[in-house]
Amino acid sequence: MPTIQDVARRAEVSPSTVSNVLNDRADRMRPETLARVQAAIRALRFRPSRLARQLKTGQTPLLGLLVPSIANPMYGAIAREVEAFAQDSHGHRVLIGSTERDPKREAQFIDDLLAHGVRHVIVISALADERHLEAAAADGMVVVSYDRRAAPGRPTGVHHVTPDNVAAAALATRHLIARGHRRLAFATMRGLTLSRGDKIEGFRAAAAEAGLRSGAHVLEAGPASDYGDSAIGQAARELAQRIAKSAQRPTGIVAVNDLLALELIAGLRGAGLSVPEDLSVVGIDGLYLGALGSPALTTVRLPVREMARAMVERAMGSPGDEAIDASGLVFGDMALVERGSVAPPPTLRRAR
Amino acid sequence: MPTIQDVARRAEVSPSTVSNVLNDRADRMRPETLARVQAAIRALRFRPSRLARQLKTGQTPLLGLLVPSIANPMYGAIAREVEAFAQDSHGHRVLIGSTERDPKREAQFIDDLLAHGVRHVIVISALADERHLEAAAADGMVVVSYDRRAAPGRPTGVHHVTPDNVAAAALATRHLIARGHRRLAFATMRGLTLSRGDKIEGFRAAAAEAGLRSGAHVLEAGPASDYGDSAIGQAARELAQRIAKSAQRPTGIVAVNDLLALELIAGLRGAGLSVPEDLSVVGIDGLYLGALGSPALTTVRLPVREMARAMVERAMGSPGDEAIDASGLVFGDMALVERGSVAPPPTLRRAR
DNA sequence: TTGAAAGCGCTAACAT
DNA sequence: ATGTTAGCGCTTTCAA
Repeated sequence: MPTIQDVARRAEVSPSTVSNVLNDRADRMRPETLARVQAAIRALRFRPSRLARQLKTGQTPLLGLLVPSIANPMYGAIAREVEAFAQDSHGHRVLIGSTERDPKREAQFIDDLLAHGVRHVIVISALADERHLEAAAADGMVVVSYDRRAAPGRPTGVHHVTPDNVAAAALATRHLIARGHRRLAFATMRGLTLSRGDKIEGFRAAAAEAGLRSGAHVLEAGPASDYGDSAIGQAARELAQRIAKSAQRPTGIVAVNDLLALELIAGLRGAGLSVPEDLSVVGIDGLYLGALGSPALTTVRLPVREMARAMVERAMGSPGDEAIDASGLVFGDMALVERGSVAPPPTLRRAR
Repeated sequence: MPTIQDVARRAEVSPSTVSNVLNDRADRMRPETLARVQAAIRALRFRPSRLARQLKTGQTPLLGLLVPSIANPMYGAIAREVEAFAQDSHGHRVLIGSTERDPKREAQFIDDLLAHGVRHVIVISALADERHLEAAAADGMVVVSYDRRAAPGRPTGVHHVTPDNVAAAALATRHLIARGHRRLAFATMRGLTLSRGDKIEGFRAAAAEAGLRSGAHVLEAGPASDYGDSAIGQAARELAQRIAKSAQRPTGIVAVNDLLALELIAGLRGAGLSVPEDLSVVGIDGLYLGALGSPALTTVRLPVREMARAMVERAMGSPGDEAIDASGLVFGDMALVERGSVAPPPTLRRAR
């Protein structure tokens, strides 16, 4: 690979002049000089080494993206938007890391980013504790954390971008209620994301609003922690069994996310129950894939693109940028996507 | 961030000694010196800058991964395995790029990798032409191309790792035939991956083997080129319509991949046909998500992990490594996963 | 066993 | 308008 020196020699100028050309400072040189340099660059197929540039400027045009698993379609969808926006609007490439929900891998990733000189990172963490993120922020990283609220009061240097999970779950719940459901359940995995708490809150609030306090239960399954995506299937089957056998079976179920909703529908079918005839299921996420199943999944679509854009914007800010520092951004703009997994409860339909 | 100089000063040694510690050359120093240096490293929370190291060594512990779209679950699955293996076995992080099937984005990505000093890349390309990859290989990159066969004869410096697509499609086709199907179709998108041709070949060969030459058709839909993932849905609907309306409707369908299979089942349902009662569908890929739908998708599972591992291994070789140079690796180890989308054709069932 | 010094490819004062 | 120079943080001969 040719260097800036090679170009300078060939164009019979100094390296600084070449550097000026590279950095859009062509105004301070004669057009013919510019032409000579450009010709040399093309002739040698010279490509400035970002490495060297970075060492000098301390800036790497790289954005770290930490996800629990890139094989999970929701994170894939987010990654796609993040990548497109980082690239198109900021010229940054994305360094991705799947943690498989392992705290060690997560810490290791942040460490590596620091060592690589990456100063911008978007984190979708499975960890309750954010101190490792605060530490990274203290080390000069701009950290954006997804799907959790900013801790009130105490500024931490970590930005927060999240959907309004309370609203999302409430929207899903109200939809079931509007269709006539009175016995509701919220299905979730144990120890999943933190946002689970907010979703439960939204579920309960919407139920209470309709006077269904006693008919709204939260169902949890799965390992206490540390699970892969296959654990979702197992948990869903367990939940489905429990639901099928329960005395006062719920007729409307809100699932913590689309993947669980899809698995739940499959599990329920395995238990002899069909959706939406015997019971209705609503997901949260708005995955494209939810439309494919039978029934197609009714769900709450989160504003993925908007959130991704906001995360990149914040991540690109300077460290310690007080204007937006430690800001919490909550996206409430979500829509219920009606597909096929919700119908009136059996009791109502028989009454007709 | 502290530098190696800071550490040297604090430990009262020279930078070279610190460097020796960092590079596992502790043997050539007194234990107490080692201890002092290590103490200083810890005290300052020193992390050597890979940037600086790279500039010196010319090596970046980064692996480029180019995919059509990271939001596509098949590529997500591959990315997961590639990332895990690159990290755990080679200490390389993954720089990911979605091209959205745009040749410009693809070229741009390769360019950026070069500029970043990345010398290893795995490419899942949508482009028929591999000359841009050969050019990159000529520039010193180790390029591994997925899902296409090595061009015979002419060595190009580009490695090839691919499933045996002929075998995969043949396996799917034979499964339908074994279940009694006699009118078959292969459903695909126009201008999708190159491997499509191999799959069609496998489909035709298996049909011919069973004497079904006249009952085996290839059905194509979709835009000629340049489409996003949403185009798959549209194409599937079009295919489903065509299938539903055809005079001699096929009873067994092999889809070019799981996503199309899933969409096709949904589209067929929309056209009033149910799977597997009216017709059977087999996918190719083995996506975890295929198990969720109703019916669960019967499919040919590709050895994703093994292929990912092979790609990383090859990508990590030195440029021009003749031992494996321009090698083509074809994975024939695949299995039919029977789920619920295949049944005997209606004619046979009625006969019982 | 340790240190001094040169240099990887580039940028940015500061000359000229 | 262009060139000289001094690093960025590290590795690596070569010396001591």
